[in-house]
Amino acid sequence: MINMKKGETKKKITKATIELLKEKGYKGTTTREIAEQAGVNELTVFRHFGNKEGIIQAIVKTTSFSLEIFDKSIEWELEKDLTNFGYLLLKDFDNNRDMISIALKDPLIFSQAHEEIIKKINDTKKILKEYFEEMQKKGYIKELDCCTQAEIFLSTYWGYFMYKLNFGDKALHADYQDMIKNSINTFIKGISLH
Amino acid sequence: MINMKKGETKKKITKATIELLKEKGYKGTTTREIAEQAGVNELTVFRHFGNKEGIIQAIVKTTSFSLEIFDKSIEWELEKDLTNFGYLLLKDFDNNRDMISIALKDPLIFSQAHEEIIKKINDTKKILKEYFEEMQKKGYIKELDCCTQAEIFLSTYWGYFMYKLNFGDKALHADYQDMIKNSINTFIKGISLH
DNA sequence: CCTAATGGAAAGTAAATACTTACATTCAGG
DNA sequence: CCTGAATGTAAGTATTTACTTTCCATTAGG
Repeated sequence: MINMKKGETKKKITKATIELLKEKGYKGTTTREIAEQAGVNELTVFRHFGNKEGIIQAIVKTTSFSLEIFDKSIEWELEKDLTNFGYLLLKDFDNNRDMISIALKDPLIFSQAHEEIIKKINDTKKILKEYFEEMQKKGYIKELDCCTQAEIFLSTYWGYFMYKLNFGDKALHADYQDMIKNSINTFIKGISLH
Repeated sequence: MINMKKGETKKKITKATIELLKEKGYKGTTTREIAEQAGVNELTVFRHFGNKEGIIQAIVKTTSFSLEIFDKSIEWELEKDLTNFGYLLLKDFDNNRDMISIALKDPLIFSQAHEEIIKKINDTKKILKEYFEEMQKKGYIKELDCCTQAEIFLSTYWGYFMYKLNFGDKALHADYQDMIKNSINTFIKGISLH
């Protein structure tokens, strides 16, 4: 465990920190625990990051809240598009699951990440809303409140994700494929014209 | 602030504690802050509850996770029933919003409450699933996976609630009435036979 | 083989924090 | 007016925890 490759120690520490933050939050996680979990001396933690706050700043910095590209794969077919969107959405939530879990536990300490999550939600909502509006213009779906409809769609996926995030498999049993298939199926029939 | 009515001080302390727990979590909340927020001497806190853990035990004890009664108001009309169910669900989430927020922040410390939430979700899911099954037998709705459908319904409401809980009005703009009306509307058309 | 970079061991410091003790104060009710 | 229950003031203790300091060990690479 000595003289390891550059950056490896740092990565071990941030990884250990993330796991502990998810479990116990910022105040509940001690630097000693972090060092233990990382298999590293506590001093090494301070050598790399200066102080406890330095670790979280490093974590936040390397976290990208990238939005998966939905716009470019639109085919203007309700089922295909929404299924695709559902997949991208869940994948996206899942890519950011650590940061989401941490930021929701400590919104004051991770205020920046907290804000970014909100921004991301709104961006996603806008995309979906505009998609619905366009589909309405094209005459593929009913007259309805596109904004609210977008929020309902997002809520369903956010709810599913949050259930899984907080309760694992103890609350919901449907896997994400079942969930997407069934929800899209119901949703489409609810909003499309025939 | 001296010689106040019986139980009033205790209530002030638990109330202050709840507010702080929602913001900062268990470890992030100090007994001094609790006393300050309650407008009470720190010693008074210990006199009433023995120790910090005593406060949270008192809080958990007085928290009831009562399930609103849905069964008894069933009319076997999809729109009426689901609308009613949606209202009860959101009301129920809202009644327990403090405990939900706290338990999700500190699942280890509030493990009992955490378990109760999971149990409650499963109870609610079962009720909804059985309702769908019965409606299927009666020939009012399509052949579909009732369990998954129940989970989707719950996810939508849980997601809406979690958005509001964590982000206030910064994420979603639909009020709960719009949300219920629109989601039920879409949902019904998705699952009912015509 | 030497050196610089990296990490470890052990001991310690200063602040925060949960909790205690001893004593004074207020005020409602008899 | 007196008593007792409830609260306040002040000072202190023991533990935890973030962070430091000093010295030592290992090894990759020139």
